[in-house]
Amino acid sequence: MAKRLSKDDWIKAGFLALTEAGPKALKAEPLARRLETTKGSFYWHFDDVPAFHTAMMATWETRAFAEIVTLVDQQGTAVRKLRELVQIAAAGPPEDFGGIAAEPSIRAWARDNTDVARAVAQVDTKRMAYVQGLFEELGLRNPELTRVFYAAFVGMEELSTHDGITNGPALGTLVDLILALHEADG
Amino acid sequence: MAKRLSKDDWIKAGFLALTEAGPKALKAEPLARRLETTKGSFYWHFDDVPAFHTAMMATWETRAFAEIVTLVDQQGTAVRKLRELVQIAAAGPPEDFGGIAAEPSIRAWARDNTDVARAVAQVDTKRMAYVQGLFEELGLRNPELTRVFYAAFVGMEELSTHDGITNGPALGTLVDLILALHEADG
DNA sequence: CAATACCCATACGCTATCGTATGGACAGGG
DNA sequence: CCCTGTCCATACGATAGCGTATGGGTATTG
Repeated sequence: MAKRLSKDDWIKAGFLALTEAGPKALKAEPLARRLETTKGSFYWHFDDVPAFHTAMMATWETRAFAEIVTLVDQQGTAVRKLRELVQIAAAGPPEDFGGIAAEPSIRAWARDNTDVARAVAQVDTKRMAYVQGLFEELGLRNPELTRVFYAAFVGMEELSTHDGITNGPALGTLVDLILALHEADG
Repeated sequence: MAKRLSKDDWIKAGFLALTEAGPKALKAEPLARRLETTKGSFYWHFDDVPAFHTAMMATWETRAFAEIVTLVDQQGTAVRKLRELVQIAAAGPPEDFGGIAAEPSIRAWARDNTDVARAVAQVDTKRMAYVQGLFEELGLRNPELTRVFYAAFVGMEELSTHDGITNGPALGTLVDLILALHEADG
């Protein structure tokens, strides 16, 4: 017999399935096939499919904000924090959580699941508030800049899953553009 | 009895369903319920569900590039073209085709349908090439700028479907940023 | 005012997934 | 060694959607 599975094994497999096959793969029996087990295991660990989805979202919400902020805030200056943030953003989550394709897949999932949509909206809000804070430290007061910056990040995640291009250079260019503004205005 | 339906009626309903309920709504019977008819009509107009999907994508591909370029190219200078492009982008497609939420929904759909993914990739490539052309007219040679600009657009479409904010101002700020670069460098 | 082409309704068998129920496998503690 | 708790396999009825087949309406044309 294969090894026993934990709740986290199912959740991790969920993110992989999500990035590889889309939200339609997030069901008990398809997931069980992936893990080479049966849905008996699934329904042992989770009450039902919505409960599994909720567990996935809870996992993502902390990974997607708290963990990143902890890392970024170890840098001293706002400029260094911004550079660090862009580094982390360009890399994306670990491969076994879906890698760079994870977030676009979650956003896709949000389109047919209201709970996911709410979670994504919350993460977006918190992230933009954080970026806004960094920009204010730099003396950049135009709030549209935050939207430009964050939207560019979101868009690049999406694009790179189609064209395979890494986003480091483009994100770097964007930061340069903004920091130039900082030196000029601020 | 209600009126007879055309192929285009089904396609239009498809885009509405896609934006409101996600890709899972793009099936014969759920769509028929929306249109208050039966799948008899669906299978009259389309061979099967994949054929319907193909028809939807064909419609989108021309709307998403050729029609826009035609409009934009009526402007005289590259700067005016860029401003016009941003205007059109901020507005999005007509409401009965899903409005501003249409494209994010299509991108979401692309995650569990290979054909859609290919179509999206093609549209992205063509659009970026067009923007690249505009930027070159402006003497901006850094190709990363194209990715920054287009990614910001893609990201804002996604964001505005969650927070409801209109993208005109932020896109305007971005163009200002880039045109400032143009005056400095170019 | 037929006749024909066009469009839709309904019923059928098929498949996938759901959630439940029940029992088996296996490990550790008494 | 057996007993209890943990985890998985399997079988079941229920539901939703697929694509087909067939027949009934409605419009258009001669």
